[in-house]
Amino acid sequence: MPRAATLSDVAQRAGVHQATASRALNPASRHLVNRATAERVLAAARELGYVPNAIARGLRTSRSGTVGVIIPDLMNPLFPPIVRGIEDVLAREGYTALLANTDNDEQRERALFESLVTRRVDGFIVATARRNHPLLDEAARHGLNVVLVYRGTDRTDFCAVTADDRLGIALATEHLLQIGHRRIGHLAGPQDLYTGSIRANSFAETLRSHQLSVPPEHIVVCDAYSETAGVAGTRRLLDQAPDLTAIVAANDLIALGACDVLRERGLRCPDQISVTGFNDMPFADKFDPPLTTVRVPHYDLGAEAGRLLLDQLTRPGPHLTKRLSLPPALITRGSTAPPPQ
Amino acid sequence: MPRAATLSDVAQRAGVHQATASRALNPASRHLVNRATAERVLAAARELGYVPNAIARGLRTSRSGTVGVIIPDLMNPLFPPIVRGIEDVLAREGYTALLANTDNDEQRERALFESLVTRRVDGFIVATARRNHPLLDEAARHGLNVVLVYRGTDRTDFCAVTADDRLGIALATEHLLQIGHRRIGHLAGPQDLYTGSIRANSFAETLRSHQLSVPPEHIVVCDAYSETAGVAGTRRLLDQAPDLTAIVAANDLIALGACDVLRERGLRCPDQISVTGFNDMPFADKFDPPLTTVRVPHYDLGAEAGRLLLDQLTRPGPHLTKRLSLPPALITRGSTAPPPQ
DNA sequence: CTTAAGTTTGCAATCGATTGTTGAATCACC
DNA sequence: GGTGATTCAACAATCGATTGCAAACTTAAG
Repeated sequence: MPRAATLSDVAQRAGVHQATASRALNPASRHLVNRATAERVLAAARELGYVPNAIARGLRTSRSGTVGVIIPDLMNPLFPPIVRGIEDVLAREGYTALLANTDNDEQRERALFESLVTRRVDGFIVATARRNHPLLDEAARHGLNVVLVYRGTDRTDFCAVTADDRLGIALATEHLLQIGHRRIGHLAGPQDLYTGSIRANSFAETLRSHQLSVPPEHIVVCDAYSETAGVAGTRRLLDQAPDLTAIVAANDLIALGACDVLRERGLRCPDQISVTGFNDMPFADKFDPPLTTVRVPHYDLGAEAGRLLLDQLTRPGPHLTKRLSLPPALITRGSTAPPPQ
Repeated sequence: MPRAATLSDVAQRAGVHQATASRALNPASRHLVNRATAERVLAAARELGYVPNAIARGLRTSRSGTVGVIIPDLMNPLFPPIVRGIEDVLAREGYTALLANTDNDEQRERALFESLVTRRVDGFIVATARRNHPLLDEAARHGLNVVLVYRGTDRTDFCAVTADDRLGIALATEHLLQIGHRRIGHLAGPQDLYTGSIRANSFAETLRSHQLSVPPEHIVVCDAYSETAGVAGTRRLLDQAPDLTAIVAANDLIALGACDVLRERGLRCPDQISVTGFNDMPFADKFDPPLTTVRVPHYDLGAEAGRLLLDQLTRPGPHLTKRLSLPPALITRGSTAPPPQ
């Protein structure tokens, strides 16, 4: 197996200096070399099957052409579309994403972050933000390029692309109000997450704006955005507020957990209790019952985050911290119905 | 913003030559340097917040510490677990995965492959294999490290980790036979894929081994492993064989498409027609009806593929081409029942 | 005190590209 | 033919690590 051809192999074959070969091969600097020469170089490269070495280039230019993407867990159905959105946009500009799953473990996140810094990624797209996040503070101090996606922070000096969670929960809650519910509970997400806190706030606000009180026992905070956390939360919620006719869950997985508990307690959904989710995860329409939920344009969230980061990377100098919010939409399905009687 | 500390910054601060610093920092060569000196170097590195530059190291060692992972589409729920399995194993050894989504497009695949070669990945894990696959032939010719996952090829000289698809379909088919079905159809996957062809073969074999004939109109080949392809295939199947009492689908998405068509035609599943899937995709238990399917250990498939590749990368010289097959399991749920009457 | 073996460290080349600077060649024009 | 402008290509430094080899030093044995 002959080792891969290098730039000077190409130069040699074309009878030029490697500097000339380099300029000929790079479209941006090709105009610096004679047309005929350039073509000779291109031909030589083709004949040798030359593949440029991104590592060598990266060392010289100190740009790796890679981006670190930090998510909690790829197996959470929420994230694949976001990741695809990011990758599609980045790939178009020749960038590659390096994926890191933190599993919500701070240790792990630190280690992965370090490994991405070692690899000299040109920037980060972060979907694991907590409302305040030491690692992000550190990244900001070091002047790294960071774009937040899906989850925001309390700091407002990061570029971010999020869904309008406030509007989303308002849509779900008003839908329930409109079909006649008055005793509505909320299964909130973790309150150290922006999404968890903003959704809970929006839920309460919406009720109040309809002159309804929000008794504390109608809100239960779940430990995580997971089905099992949803199960635990729902048990607690139903124990302390058995007369609810509807539940607004902070996301689809929690809603799924709620449905499990309803089934376990012999409560029919939506006949006796309605449930709404959030995210419109893939196949939410296939569930039993099909889940009424709030659709979030995950792919676009990712794509826009990618674009924002590319912007930072290609435009030199300091940049505005853009904060983009994308609109959600209520998807009405079978898990909501007017209250009994 | 001071630029990041380099190895010679560390060396300078510790009062040693950068070669010494390099050896002190690398656990594998630390024994070559005096204990006290090594500690001075470590301390200096810590104080400066030194982060090694993987790009420079990669250039020198011609190993990037990255692996290309080629999949059709991350949004297909089948692949996230595989990818996580791969990543978890690789990360433990300091490797990073570069993900590429081909969308089953040969052009795209070629471009992505090239970009991974440019980045000098140390090896490939490929989940997009077709039964014969020019790109893979080429990779083999160039002596690249390749491990196949989930889908095999006709060539048997690649390392591969697959599920025992033959057994899986046999389990599903025998389950239907056992509960009394005799007129069973098969919605096959694309026949240029190993999975598609082996599953179809296994279906027919299983019936024949029970002395049942397999009329050609009982088998329809779908264009893709997707819900829409499943819809189209099912329409065709039911048109040409209206008396079926059960359908073995080549995967869950096709099965989902089948359920759609049954609903559309007013056929109740499982009362009138039973359906089985393949993969046990996430939330298949939540569907309406809950899907009887064949569980494949996707995460382990990925993890084992990662291990196999690491083996190739760390063990020098030529290696055996191991082919690993993992056992599937039948998961009986609500989409199968004895035939009517 | 000499010699040999064993430790520890420094020197310098190297990986494969990019790019600022210099120098040669070409050309036009007076 | 001389001058200046312009085009093109070569030279050589550089990015930040790793590593074979040589040199210096320590230690032990004779």
